[in-house]
Amino acid sequence: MKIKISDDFNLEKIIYSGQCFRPYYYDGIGRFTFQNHILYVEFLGDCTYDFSCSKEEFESIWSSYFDLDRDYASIRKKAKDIFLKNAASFSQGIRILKQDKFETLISFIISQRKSIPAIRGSVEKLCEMYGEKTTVGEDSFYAFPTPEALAKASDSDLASCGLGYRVPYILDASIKVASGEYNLEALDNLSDDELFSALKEIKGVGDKVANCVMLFAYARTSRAPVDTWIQKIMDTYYSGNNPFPQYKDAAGIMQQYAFYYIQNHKI
DNA sequence: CTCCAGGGTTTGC
DNA sequence: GCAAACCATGGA
Repeated sequence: MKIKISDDFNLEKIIYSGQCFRPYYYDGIGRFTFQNHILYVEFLGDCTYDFSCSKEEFESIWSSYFDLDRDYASIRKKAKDIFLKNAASFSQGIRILKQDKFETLISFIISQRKSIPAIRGSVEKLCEMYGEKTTVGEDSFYAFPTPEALAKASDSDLASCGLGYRVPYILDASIKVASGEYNLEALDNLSDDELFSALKEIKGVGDKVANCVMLFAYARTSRAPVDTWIQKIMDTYYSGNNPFPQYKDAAGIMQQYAFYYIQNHKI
């Protein structure tokens, strides 16, 4: 179905801004997955996009996945200093995806001390090894593994996905969710500070990963994760100070503009 | 070969 | 409380 989107919406920038690891852009078409759903999106010009889904699925899943109710153009213009003005302008088109909570948690535990291509490789191997093969029409893909599937995985099989020392972290997170000790959906009712603390009780989840999960799966846009690249920006352009908290609910979006910008203008 | 990657935990002071 | 050592692995 054709969807008109007048606000910022660039498929390549959304996909390759480092917030997600399974979607990809190929031959002018973006491919996204969410749980057992798959979606292709093509830009047709004139603010019009072809979504390969029904109206019902668009409204129940993809509209919130792409955060389409938020006005990014107005947020982008709130950048105050010259660095963030440049970053926001360069990154125009990025949106913060609201991704599956368990997938985001596991993916960002894996992300520590890995390059983005290496993260993508590990996540894809996990899906092929433990994900349910899902067929939609003539198309098929591997869904991200369920907590139950990962909770009973063996150390050696997980290690074969290139997870290294993170294997016990993945198991701890999966067992906590599969056992019901953690209900990731119910955690959405917590305040930012409470959710932050709850996530950090999982092994391998520190400040940065917790903030990434909050921003990319719980839509807590006031969270601005500080990784090595954001730290370099703070050291280079802000005398070591953090420029993001002042943007309050837009802090995470500004952070994502900065991250995408610096990835493409490495110092 | 060496160095680094969207960090976190453990240890020592 | 903070700083430093340590962690597996793939890619440049």
